[in-house]
Amino acid sequence: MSTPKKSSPSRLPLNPERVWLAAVELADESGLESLNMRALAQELGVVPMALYKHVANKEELLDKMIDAIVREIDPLEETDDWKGALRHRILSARQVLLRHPWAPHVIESRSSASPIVLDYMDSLIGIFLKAGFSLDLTHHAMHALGSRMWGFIQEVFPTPTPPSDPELLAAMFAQWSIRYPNIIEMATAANHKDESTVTQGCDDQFEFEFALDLLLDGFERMHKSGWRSQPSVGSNALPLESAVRGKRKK
Amino acid sequence: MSTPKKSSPSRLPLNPERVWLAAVELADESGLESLNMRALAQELGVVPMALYKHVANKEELLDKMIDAIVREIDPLEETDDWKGALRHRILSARQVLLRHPWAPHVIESRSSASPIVLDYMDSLIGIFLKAGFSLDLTHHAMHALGSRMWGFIQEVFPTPTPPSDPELLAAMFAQWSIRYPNIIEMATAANHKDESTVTQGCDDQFEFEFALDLLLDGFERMHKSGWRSQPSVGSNALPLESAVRGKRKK
DNA sequence: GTGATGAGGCGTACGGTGTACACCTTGAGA
DNA sequence: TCTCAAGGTGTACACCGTACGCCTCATCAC
Repeated sequence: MSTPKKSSPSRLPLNPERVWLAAVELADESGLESLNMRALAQELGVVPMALYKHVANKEELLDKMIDAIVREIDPLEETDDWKGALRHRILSARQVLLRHPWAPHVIESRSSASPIVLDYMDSLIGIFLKAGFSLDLTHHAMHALGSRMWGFIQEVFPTPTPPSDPELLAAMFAQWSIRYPNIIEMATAANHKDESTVTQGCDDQFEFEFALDLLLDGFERMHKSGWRSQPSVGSNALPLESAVRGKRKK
Repeated sequence: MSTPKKSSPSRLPLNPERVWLAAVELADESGLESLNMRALAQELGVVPMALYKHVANKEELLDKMIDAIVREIDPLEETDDWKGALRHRILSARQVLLRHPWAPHVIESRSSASPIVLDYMDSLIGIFLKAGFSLDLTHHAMHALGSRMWGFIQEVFPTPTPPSDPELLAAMFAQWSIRYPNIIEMATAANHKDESTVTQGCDDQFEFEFALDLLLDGFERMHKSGWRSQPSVGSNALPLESAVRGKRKK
C-alpha cells in the first residue's frame, strides 16, 4: 500500500469533524458533565493535548457541536403554507433537541451565532417574508419566538422530585397544600390523580405545541389585520413603545 | 461592654444571609465569572473555608442568591384586572433581572425550585384562577409563559458584534447580504439606517412587552371562548394533542 | 539515499476551581 | 475553672482547561 499505517491498526488519523462528532456522542451518552477534554481524548484513543491540534479550545468545540446538531434539523420544504412550514421546521428542531438533551444548556451559553445558526435563522425569517409579513412584524415575531425557535421547552425550575416514601410524601403534600394552594390545585387537576402524581403527568410535546400555536396564531392575526408598530415611519425611538401601549389598552 | 470584639473592629460575626447578599453584590459588580469562593471570602474578610460554615456548597449559595432577588419582585396587589396584575408582576420581575444580569444564567442552571420560587409561581397561578381561568388553561398558560414569567428576554444567539473597522464592516455586510439575505433585509429595515447599525437598535423592552402581550391576549381570547383541551374528562393521553390539532386547523 | 519540513500525537506542568479534613480560638454556661 | 460547641484557619487534594516543548514520521526536493 502507499499509505502504510504501522503504529496502530485502529488509528485513522483524527480530524476536526471526528473530534466534535465524538464529543456529541459522548455528551449524548454520558451527559454534558462528563464531557471534558480528558474523557473525550480517551474516547478517541488519544492524549488530551492532541485534541488541541484540531479544535482551538473547548468553547470552539461546543460551538461546533451545536453546528452539528443544527444541521440535523429538517431542511425547508417548498410550500405556500407559511404556518405549516414554520411549525414543521420548529417541531423538527425540537425533535433534534430531544435526541441531544445537553443542547439547550450549551446553546444558552453560546456568546455568538455561528454561520450555520444564522442560516437557520435566515430561513425562518424567509418563511415570514415570503408569506408577505412586514419586515417589522417579522422582526418582532422572531423575538417573540425566542428560544422556542430552537425547540426549547425552557422548563425553568423543575418542581422538586417528590420523595418515594409514601409517608413523607403525604406530609409534603399536606404542607404544600397550605403554602402553595394554587399549585396543588392546578397540579392535581392536571392529571386527574391523587397526590402521588402531583408533579408528573405533564405532556411536554403538548405544552410545546400549545405555546407554539398560540404564538403562530397571534402572528397570523396581526399580519391579517395589517398590524404595524409605528404610526409613521421616520422615528424609531420611544414612540414604538407608546404605539403598542396604546393598542394594548385599546 | 458585655460583647467585647477584640479580634478586629470590622468583624461582625458573619451569617448565612450576609454571605449570599455579599455574593449577589459581587456578581452584580464583577460578573458571574468573578464569583468564586475565594473572591467572595476575601470580600468578606475571611478565609475561603469559613464560608462553608454558613452555606453547604456553591450550588446552595446560588440557590439562595436567586431567592434573594426573587424577593425583590413587586408584591402582588389586590385588583380584579388579572391581565394588568400579571403584566405588572412580570414586568417587575424583568426589572429585577435587569439589575442582576447574571441571574438568567443562574436560574437556568438551577435543578429544583426553592420554596421562595414556588411562592412566586403559586401567586401567578393564583392570578389566573382568581380570574376564573380553568385549571386546564391555567396550566398550559403557565407553561407557555415559560421563562418569560421571570422576565427573560431569552436572547439566544446574539448576532456577532460587527467589526469597528469600516472597511471590514463593508466586506462583512456584502458577504452577509449574499448568505443571509433575509436577516440583512429585516435588520436594515428595523432601524432605518445603513449597514453600520445592522445589528443594533433593537428595543429590548419593546420586544419583551410585544411577546408578553401576545401571550396574554391569547390567553384572554381562549379563556373567553371557553377553551378546553379535553373533549371529555377521563382520558389524558394522546387525545389532548389531536384535540388542539383539530382546533388549529379549524 | 538524505536532509529539511511540518503536521500531528505526547508528556509534563501550571494555575484556577470547589471543598474535605483536621486544627485552633473564643466566649458562654455549668 | 472546666467544658463545649460555634465559627474561623490552614493545608491539601482532585479535577479542570490548556501552554509549551518534544518526538515521530510521512513527504519531498536535492
